[in-house]
Amino acid sequence: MSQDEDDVIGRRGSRPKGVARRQEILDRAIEVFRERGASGTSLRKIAEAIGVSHAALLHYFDSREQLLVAVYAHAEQSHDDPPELRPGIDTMIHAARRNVGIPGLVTLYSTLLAASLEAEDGVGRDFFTLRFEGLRRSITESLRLQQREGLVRDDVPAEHLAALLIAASDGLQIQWLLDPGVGLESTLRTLGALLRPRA
Amino acid sequence: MSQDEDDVIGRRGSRPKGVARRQEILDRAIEVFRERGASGTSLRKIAEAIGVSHAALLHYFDSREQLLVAVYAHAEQSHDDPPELRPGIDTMIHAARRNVGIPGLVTLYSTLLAASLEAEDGVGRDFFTLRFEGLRRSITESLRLQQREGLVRDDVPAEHLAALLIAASDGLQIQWLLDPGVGLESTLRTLGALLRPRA
DNA sequence: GTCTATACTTTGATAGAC
DNA sequence: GTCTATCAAAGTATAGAC
Repeated sequence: MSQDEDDVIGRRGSRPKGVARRQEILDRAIEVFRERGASGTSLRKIAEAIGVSHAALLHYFDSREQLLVAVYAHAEQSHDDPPELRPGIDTMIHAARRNVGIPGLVTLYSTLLAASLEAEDGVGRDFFTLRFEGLRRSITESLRLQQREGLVRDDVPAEHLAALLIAASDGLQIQWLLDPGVGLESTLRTLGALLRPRA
Repeated sequence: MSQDEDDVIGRRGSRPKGVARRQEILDRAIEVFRERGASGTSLRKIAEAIGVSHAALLHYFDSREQLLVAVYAHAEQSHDDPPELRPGIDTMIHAARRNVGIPGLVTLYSTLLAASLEAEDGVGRDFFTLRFEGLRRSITESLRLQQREGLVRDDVPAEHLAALLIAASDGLQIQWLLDPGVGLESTLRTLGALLRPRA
C-alpha cells in the first residue's frame, strides 16, 4: 500500500501537504459551521468566510465532500473524551448534551450521512461505514460486560442493543433539530431505563 | 386563505394544473427512484428517464425539492395501509419489512430529511415537521392505550417511547443501507421486547 | 509548497416561443 | 401545456505566479 494513499478523513500518508495551514483552515471552517449549519455552504462561501479562494481549499482537500467530512471528523476528535465512561447509554447522553450546543455540526453530520447513502463509494461512505462498524463493535463489547455485571438486562442480544443505541441517538437528534421541544436527553434516559434489568 | 395556495406535498387548491399528467409523471418518477435512489438524479436525468424536458417537470413542480418530496409522499401513500395494526412497534416492523424491497425510496427519504434540516423553511421542512408531529402523536396515543391494556410497560412515558420508536426505525434504516448485514427487522423485534412489561 | 486566475461542466431555475 | 434558449451559480480541474 502506498504511503501517499488517502485515508477516509483526507489525511495523506507520510508527506502531508501543509499540515499547519491545513489545520488552520479546518479550525476556521468549524467556526463557520458551528452556528449556521451546512446551509448554503458552497465551496466558494466557505472560502470567502475563511478569507481564501475556493481553489486554495481544493489545494488541501480533494473535493468539497472531503473537506466537509474532514471538518466533522476534526470537530468530533477535538471533543473532550467522555470522562471515564464505558461506551453505552451514558456516553450517548453525554454526546447528546454536548451536541445541543452545536446544532450546526449536528446538521452537518446528518447531511453528510445522508449524502454518503447516495454514493456507491467515496470518502463519506467509507467514513460512516467505518464509524458505524467501530461504534457497534465497541458498544456491543461494553454492553456485554455490563450484562455480565448485572447492569444491563441480558435477555436480549448486546449487538441489537448497540445498534439501537446508535440509531436512537441519530434519529432523536433529527427530530430535535426539526422540533427543539423534543427532549433529547430525557428521551435517551428513558431508553436507558429500558436497558436496565428487571430489578 | 387563497384556494391556489400550495400544500406541503405540492398539490394545488381548486385549480390543479394537469392532474392526470402530473400523476403520470409522479408514477414514472417513482419507478426511477425505486431501484437506484436519488443518486445523481438531477432534474435533467429524471426528465430524460421520463421522456420530457427538465423544464416540463418544473411546469408541474415549483422546484426540484418539491418534486422529490411529492415523489416520496406519493409512494408512501400508495402503500397498503397496515392490516389492522395499531400504531406501535408492529407497524414499524411492517414498514421495515416493506422498505427492504425499495432501498431507493429509503435513501430518498433520508436524503430529503437531511436536506430539510438545512433549510430555514420550505416544502421539505414543513413536510417532515408535520410528519414527525403526526407520527409521535398517533403512536403516543396508541401506546398509552396499550399501556392500560398491559401490553406495554407503563413505568416510562409513552411520549418518549413514541419518539424512540421513530428514531430507532429511521436510524436503523440508515445503518442497514450502509451495511445490509444489520438486521433491520430482528433489531426492531428486540426493541419490541424492551417495550413489553416485565411479565 | 502555496495560492490566484481562469475556464470547463453541470446544475436548478426562468423567459418566452409555439 | 410543453418546448428551446438562456441564465447564474455551483463543483471541479488546470496553469502558472511567487
